[in-house]
Amino acid sequence: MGRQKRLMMKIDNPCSRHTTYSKRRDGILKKASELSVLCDADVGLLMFSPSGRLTSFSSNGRIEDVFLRYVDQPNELRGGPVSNEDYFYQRLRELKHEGEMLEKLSKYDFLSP
Amino acid sequence: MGRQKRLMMKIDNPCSRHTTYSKRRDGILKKASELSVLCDADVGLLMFSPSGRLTSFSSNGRIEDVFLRYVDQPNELRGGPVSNEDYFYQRLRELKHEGEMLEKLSKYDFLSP
DNA sequence: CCGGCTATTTATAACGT
DNA sequence: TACGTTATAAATAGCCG
Repeated sequence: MGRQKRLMMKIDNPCSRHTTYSKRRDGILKKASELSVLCDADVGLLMFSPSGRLTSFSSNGRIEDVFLRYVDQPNELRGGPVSNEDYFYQRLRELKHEGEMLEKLSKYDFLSP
Repeated sequence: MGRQKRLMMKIDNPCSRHTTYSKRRDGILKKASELSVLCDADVGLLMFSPSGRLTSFSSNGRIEDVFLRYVDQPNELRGGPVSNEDYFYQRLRELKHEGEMLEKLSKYDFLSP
């Protein structure tokens, strides 16, 4: 969302990076809260900013309890965890798609610089 | 988002609740991944569905490591955790705001049923 | 640094299949 | 039951103060 689409890579400018972190951190906190309320789900969330500052969220009591519930799960049911690697191929597909779009757009002269 | 605004309360219909859970769970997973990539943040996320099924996300290695990093934080720096209670007053304000809007809108005859 | 302001991009609610 | 579609609500990028 926003004025421009953002490439999914580390933001170079430290100032922009922190601004984006603050906004998105708040967004995810809200999403986590909404998920727990709407769906009666138990949610635990830990976020460390690039500078190491911690923000945590727990839908129900202490985050320690959510983690203990995780630890109590049989390994087969931990389902992962989902990691960034799972988004790697997704991003590759996105990039491929973007590449195709750019190629198509490049055929229109009026878009050339 | 969606065709209608959703009230922030537990969804009664179990089927709708699970559908919404699945979609929003995936949304938060994506957001968590994006936060970690864009901002080089360390993120850990645990979600238990209403039926108890676990989904977890870790931006960097095992979620256990993220949790250990949390445990290592001095109490003062754990910053919370932010809990649903922190959103209680926010929702109250939203409700108040919505009430004021409705009141204003009600003064326009063409909006009456 | 934090909060407000739009233009845009995203996420998703309600339906279909 | 999970997936696809579309209209609409939300999140947010880039700016400004």
